[in-house]
Amino acid sequence: MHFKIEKKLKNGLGRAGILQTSHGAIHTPAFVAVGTKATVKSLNPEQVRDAGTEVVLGNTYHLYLQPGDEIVRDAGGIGKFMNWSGPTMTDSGGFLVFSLGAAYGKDPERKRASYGAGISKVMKLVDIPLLIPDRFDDSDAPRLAKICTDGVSFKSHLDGSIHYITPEKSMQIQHNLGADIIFAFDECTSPTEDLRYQKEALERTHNWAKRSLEEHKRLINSPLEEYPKGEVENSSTPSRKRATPQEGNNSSPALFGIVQGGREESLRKASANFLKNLDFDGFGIGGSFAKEDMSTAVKWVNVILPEEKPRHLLGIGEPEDLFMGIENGVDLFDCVLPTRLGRNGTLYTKKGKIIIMNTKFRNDFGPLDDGCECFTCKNPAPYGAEGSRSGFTRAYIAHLFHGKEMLAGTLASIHNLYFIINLVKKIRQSILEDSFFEFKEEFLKGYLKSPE
RNA sequence: GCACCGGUCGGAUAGCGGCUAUUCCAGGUGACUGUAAAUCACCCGCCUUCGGGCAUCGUUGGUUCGAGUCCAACCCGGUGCA
Repeated sequence: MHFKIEKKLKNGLGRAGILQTSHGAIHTPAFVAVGTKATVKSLNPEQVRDAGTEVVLGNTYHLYLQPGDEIVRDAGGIGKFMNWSGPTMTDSGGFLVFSLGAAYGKDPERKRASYGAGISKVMKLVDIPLLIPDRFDDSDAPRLAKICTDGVSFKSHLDGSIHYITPEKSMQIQHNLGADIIFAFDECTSPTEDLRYQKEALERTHNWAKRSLEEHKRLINSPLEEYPKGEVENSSTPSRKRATPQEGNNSSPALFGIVQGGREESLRKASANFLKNLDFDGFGIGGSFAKEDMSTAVKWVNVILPEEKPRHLLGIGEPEDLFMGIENGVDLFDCVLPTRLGRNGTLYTKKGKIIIMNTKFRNDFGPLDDGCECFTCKNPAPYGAEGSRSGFTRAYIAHLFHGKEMLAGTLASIHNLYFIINLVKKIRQSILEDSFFEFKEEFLKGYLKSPE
């Protein structure tokens, strides 16, 4: 992996660059499509590519459970397995510590558990002061992840089996999955945790970062490690090959360390200072934020992190967050929102998000977003009917959602993914053209007022 | 005409004398940020100061402390026999 900065923002930490991987270039800042289980939900690779995607992110824990990282390895790595020829990344599984641990059953809307407060990746600031003074005692709350010094034990949501993931294990799995960029195993904490806990967790994350790095180097230097017990190669499986990350090339994956530290300035800065001295190829910025905390946290960290290495803001992706992150020196973003919102019927437009199932769209024969160039909004007539490049209408998409048709989620995901990826591309272009701040102001002016 | 069965929210249902009439669908409004999510929450008779208040099980009477539930008559629908 090689990262080159092409242009820097004059008043800010932002930059445009190129991240070269053995599966192609990523033009940064870039939005990474999330494909947790080696698929960008509801889209085939061609649709993912046509939406402008350059890189796809899979999830270590999910793929480890199903179909198993060794199957992915034997398939030739995640890219080959899912028939995606471009660059790939895998998350370490650290986020699952959060979503299956502290946040388990505490979604304010989902109310899976009868107690607890709403915790999500991006929280409402108003909730936090309520939570921190007396952190609710939920030590006996049901959760699928339990954290120890050495690693995290997960209870599989698929079959209830228990799995113990350590930094070493995460690295082994990720090397088997064979993505171009992989992440150190970390603990994503909830902003509702108190300072004492954040400190503890950060120490763990730092310790795990070092161990991830060591194991990563060991795996690079000893790629011919024997199979684990019970996996002895025999004559019935003669063609079974040992992992080389992404068949057809011998390059090792790049490893990114992850900065944590919650909303605490001292911890965030300590984390960046600790990690910058380690031999990582790039950095992730993790954690669950209050929206208002995000820009300060990103700024604190990116001032410290080495300029020449790429930074990935994990799991963030609303338009206003993208502007904020890029302005403050973030090169990569990934987020489930474009596809999840799409599948759930919320669509991005230049004037804000719309809920396509609302009554008013049932007879709205305009495009999802005026002037949008995505397949959904501007698909050519399939049989070449002269002059008919009409695109799908809001009324039609609304109809598909009301009718629970599979195509609904696909067309909506294509549009949303295109919208976000294209937005980041336009932001990148604005950096190259010295018009970032003008573009940001113009876009947000239109976007943040409520849509018609 | 006689006999039997049935009438519960827009549709379909549960209800076998006792707390707030159940559930599913349809409809409405939201939520979603390194995906336990093609998911979830709330509303869906009327009023409301969002605490709740008032109605309501085809209609009208009756029995009962208490009726969607039991009884009678009537109205509607279905089936059978004339």
